[in-house]
Amino acid sequence: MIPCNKSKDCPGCVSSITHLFTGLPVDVLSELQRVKQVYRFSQGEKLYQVGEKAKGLFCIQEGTVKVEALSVDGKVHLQRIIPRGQIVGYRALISGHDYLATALAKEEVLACVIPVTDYMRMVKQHPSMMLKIMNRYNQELFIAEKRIESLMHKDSLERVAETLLYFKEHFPDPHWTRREFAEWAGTTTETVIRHFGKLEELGIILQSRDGISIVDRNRLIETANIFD
Amino acid sequence: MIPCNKSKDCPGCVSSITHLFTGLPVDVLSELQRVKQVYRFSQGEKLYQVGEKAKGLFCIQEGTVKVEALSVDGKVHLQRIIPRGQIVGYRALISGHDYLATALAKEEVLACVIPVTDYMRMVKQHPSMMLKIMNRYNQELFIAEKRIESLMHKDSLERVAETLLYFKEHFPDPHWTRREFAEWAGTTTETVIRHFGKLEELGIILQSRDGISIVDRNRLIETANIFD
DNA sequence: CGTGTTATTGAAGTGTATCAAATTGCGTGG
DNA sequence: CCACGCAATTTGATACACTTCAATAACACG
Repeated sequence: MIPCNKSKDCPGCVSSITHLFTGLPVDVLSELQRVKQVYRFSQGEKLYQVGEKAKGLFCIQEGTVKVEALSVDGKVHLQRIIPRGQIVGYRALISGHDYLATALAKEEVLACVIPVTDYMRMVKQHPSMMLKIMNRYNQELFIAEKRIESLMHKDSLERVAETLLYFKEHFPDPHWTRREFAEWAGTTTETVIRHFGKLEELGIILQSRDGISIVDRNRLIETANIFD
Repeated sequence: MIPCNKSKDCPGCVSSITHLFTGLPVDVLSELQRVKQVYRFSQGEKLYQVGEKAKGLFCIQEGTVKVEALSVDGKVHLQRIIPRGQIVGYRALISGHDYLATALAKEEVLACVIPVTDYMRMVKQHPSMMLKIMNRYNQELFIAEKRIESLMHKDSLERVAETLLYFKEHFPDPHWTRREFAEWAGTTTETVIRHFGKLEELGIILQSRDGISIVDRNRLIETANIFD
């Protein structure tokens, strides 16, 4: 984690987190500009860690962030994936608790950090920001509930197909390992591999060294058992 | 769903939803008093249903509400349990979407309903209400993520033990069927029964016609694999 | 060019779902 | 108050999807 002194990166920041700060008066935006700090995280580096006190709001400029949780037996699972342009770490800020999970850079990451106090002050002064954060909560909760449903009622093939669709749609750029697919789908690396093989045999997907391509999207949706 | 005309029920309402409306000026509370409506729902009756437009904010005065989701294959699962004193239906209001799940009365339920427009107006005017709703989101998300973790890494015995602890702590009053335990734990009725049997043999719980009592709480926590 | 991670395949073991059937319990209406 | 029907509970047997363990191959990286 090294501070980014390149001034050219900083003006870009406000624009990329537009969905949260849009509609705010210019003086607030310039205040934001003043208080925020820009950091660069190398691959695998942690933005924050379980148990730490909330540092601030992270706005991801470049790269992808994985939020992981550790179970009792040491198994990790992917809790959330944050692509460029999104924010992360807002929950600990709102609740006032320590971080419940660990956020780490999947690739080289460039992130703006808004300090806790500034963030809370601005949020309280601007109800529109709160509404946007609540919408984010809604999305998050929606995803979580879909996952619960899948884990309860779907078999591993359906979940793997689902995961593939989800990753392809929302995070197509980075390379995902079979283990990461497994950590999202709630299964093992081996099972993911076998199911990918099955899907390839059926002509639904195509595996190559630089990634997986979806050949027959409709049939993939069908095997994932998604209807809405 | 029949309107409740008993005036004695209505003043009690404001107090029971204190955690959301506390700290508001008296004129707002009296406005709330004016706009809200009180309804009585009999057992099994639906407060709202998947796909319907948001009706308003439900404040549960008496009874317990189950929020259920229907999977593609027709299996239901318990998404959320709302005890007396809590609110339900806030997500559809915030997001503006239709209901994603169905809320039904597990027992006779008495609920206040605050109409959509009044609710949104009040929320926007009072940031403290928003912060409280966000805290609610936080709790909800926390529970959902714990469930995901359990479904991924724990076996059915651990999940059943967990569910028993969760129900006993948060919703001890109503009678829960083995099927409801299963719908929360993500397993089948038969498996719940067998595990309860196992736990009883071990002297950890005691089953009787009017419910299950926890004999050795520590060992139950241990078998549930909970450490924090 | 080694070293660690990722991918792959195989074989074995088992936890759970599923199906079926019997029993109990409970509410409803005659 | 009893009889009926329906839901909840229970127990057993069977099947199989998936995890687990192990060993090899392919690859990336310094």
